[in-house]
Amino acid sequence: MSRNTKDKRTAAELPPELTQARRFGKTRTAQSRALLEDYVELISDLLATGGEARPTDVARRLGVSHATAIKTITRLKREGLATGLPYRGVFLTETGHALAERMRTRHRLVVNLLVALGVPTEIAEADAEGIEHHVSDATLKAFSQFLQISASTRASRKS
Amino acid sequence: MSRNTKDKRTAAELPPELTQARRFGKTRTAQSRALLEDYVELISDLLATGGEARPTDVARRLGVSHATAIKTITRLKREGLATGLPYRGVFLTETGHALAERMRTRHRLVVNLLVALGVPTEIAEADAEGIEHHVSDATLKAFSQFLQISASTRASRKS
DNA sequence: ACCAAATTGTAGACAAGGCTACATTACAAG
DNA sequence: CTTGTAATGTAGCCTTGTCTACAATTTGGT
Ligand SMILES: [Mn+2]
Ligand SMILES: [Mn+2]
Ligand SMILES: [Mn+2]
Ligand SMILES: [Mn+2]
Repeated sequence: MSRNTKDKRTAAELPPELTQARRFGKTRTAQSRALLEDYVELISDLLATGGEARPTDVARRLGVSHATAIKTITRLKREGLATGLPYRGVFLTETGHALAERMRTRHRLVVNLLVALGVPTEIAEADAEGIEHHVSDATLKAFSQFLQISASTRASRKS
Repeated sequence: MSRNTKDKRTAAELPPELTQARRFGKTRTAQSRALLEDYVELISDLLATGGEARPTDVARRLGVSHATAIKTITRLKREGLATGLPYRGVFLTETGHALAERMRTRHRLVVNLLVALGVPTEIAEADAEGIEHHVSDATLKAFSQFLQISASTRASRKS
């Protein structure tokens, strides 16, 4: 029990199969969070624009049945991301709101990057809806730096 | 029945909620294909390097139990992507092989793009494992063009 | 105040993807 | 050729995410 109590070794020295397994595991986790993230972002959107988020609207925007939406919203509540009383619409908790903000930023950054690389807006928007859930903070930062640089390059070329 | 038999109208003129619903739907589809894509790519890998793809190896590389791997492999067979007899390892059909090649290309391109944007390799590799399944052909092309351009830019700067 | 329509909720089914525990088969060492 | 071990397969359970069908509630128009 003396060595490796925590095992903080990073990829390089580990068996390659373990590294790969870890990557796949991360992807599975991201997968399972993705749906919640989309719901929260969407609810936040509805709340911001219309002042309320009704399950029906959520369902229509997501393209699922209202029963499905309600069930997932129940899960949101169970996981402490949303609140709301029966027949009274959905609201976000502090955590939910924070997550929504994070997702909104991600979403926009991913779309902007794709567009900057020449992807048509509509396609960028569609791809981003999936990609956003798999972009780590490090990658997100890289995106944002690239966007800044390419913006300033464009600016300086104008002179 | 005269109008809109096929409804080929593209996003612009459609109700925005429908557009959004369509995007989410695409993402859901991609999600459900993602696992098969990873399996097929991995099997192809094992086949290429070791000559055989045993369920146990697949399981270990993916970080799931062998029972899970076997079940998913059954699904691969059911969907015409893989073959193989009991106790005899897994092989890929023509379609399976083609999909594996497509995924390998995607995977590499996504990793290369991320690295080109300054993401550390290990993180790029991890993120790509999720992103690759949500990158449309149009976006993929944009990635590859960006990589070409940035490569040639680097080359010409050397002169 | 009433009623019809919209919204919300509930029930029950199904497939996918994960797990553990147990059963079977193959293989290699002796 | 026996036998122990590794690999493979099977069974049964759980959760998530989807649906349809039906029930209950709320709400807006008269
Ligand atoms: Mn999304
Ligand atoms: Mn989004
Ligand atoms: Mn992958
Ligand atoms: Mn991959």
